[in-house]
Amino acid sequence: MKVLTKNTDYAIRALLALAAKKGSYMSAKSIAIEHDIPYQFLRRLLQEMIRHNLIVSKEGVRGGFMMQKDPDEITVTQLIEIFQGKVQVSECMFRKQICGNRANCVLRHEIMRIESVVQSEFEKVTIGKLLRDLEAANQVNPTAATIS
Amino acid sequence: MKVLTKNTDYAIRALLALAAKKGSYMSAKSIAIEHDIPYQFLRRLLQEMIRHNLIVSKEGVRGGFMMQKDPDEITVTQLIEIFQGKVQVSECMFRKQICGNRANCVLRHEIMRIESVVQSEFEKVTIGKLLRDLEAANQVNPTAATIS
DNA sequence: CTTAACTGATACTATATTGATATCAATTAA
DNA sequence: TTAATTGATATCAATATAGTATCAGTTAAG
Ligand code: FES
Ligand code: FES
Repeated sequence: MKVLTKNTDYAIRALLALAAKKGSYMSAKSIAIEHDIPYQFLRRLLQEMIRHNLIVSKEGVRGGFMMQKDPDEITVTQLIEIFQGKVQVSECMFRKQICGNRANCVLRHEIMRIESVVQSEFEKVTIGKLLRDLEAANQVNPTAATIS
Repeated sequence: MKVLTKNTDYAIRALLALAAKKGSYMSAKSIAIEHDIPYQFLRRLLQEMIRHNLIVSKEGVRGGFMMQKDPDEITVTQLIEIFQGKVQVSECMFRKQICGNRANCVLRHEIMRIESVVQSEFEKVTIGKLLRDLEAANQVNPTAATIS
């Protein structure tokens, strides 16, 4: 069971790159090269993130993408929802005859409880937090390349 | 993002049926009909569960499947691992140049922390617990069919 | 005012995973 | 002997994931 798929993974990397270059535009090409992300694939992900107002773009020469939303406001939960759909454990595990009373179904409650736990765990992880963690790690271990 | 796939879902239902009929054999056919599970699909799941010593089978007329392992010892985490592979958030999100020190990588730590939270949440849910919850619900709401 | 570096939009292909079905041999209770 | 069953596989269909290609439109810079 793989929780994060490539698109979410790539989106996180791209956002970290943009967050590090906050205020200036960065082309899809340079992000792709820097983070080993398939170029055309990345471009689609970036456009999707524009639609969700996470980033903005500028067309033409010296154009590119720039952070729009505060990195501390972008959670992994949001990114999962954008690229993999809403986190849900199971639609409805048992057929109606068994769970006559869907609203009060204990099984359903159990499922929903887990759903909210999973969601809230991923909500704790923001792009801002990841970036700070990364920068701290690079100070401790300066031989590693920086993200920008 | 769908956490439980059909095979895990069906396996849970089948185990609940067998747990309720503890001590006697139940055919794949009757489980399939009772729980609206595609018959041949279910048979493969049952065989997989035999291989993992969760259940046992008896061949021939009046044969079938019977609970082997204590239902309280069967967790949803185990079933996810059997049918969907081990829960893992992300193999390794960033390339080596960035995470020069893989063992101490903060991002990796974050990922592993979430992995263990997800796993432990599903570990709290056992077949035994689900069955008791279900029986309790049916007492409160006796118009619903029983699981057995 | 032309050109090259860009994004916007979308169509397409390949591969893997998930979900489901089919077949036939072996076993066994009646 | 027969019908109800499991064991073991093979096959297929649908969907999701991953990646590629193309072309039109925009714009900074020479
Ligand atoms: S599991 Fe679906 S209503 Fe109870
Ligand atoms: S994310 Fe892979 S080692 Fe840090």
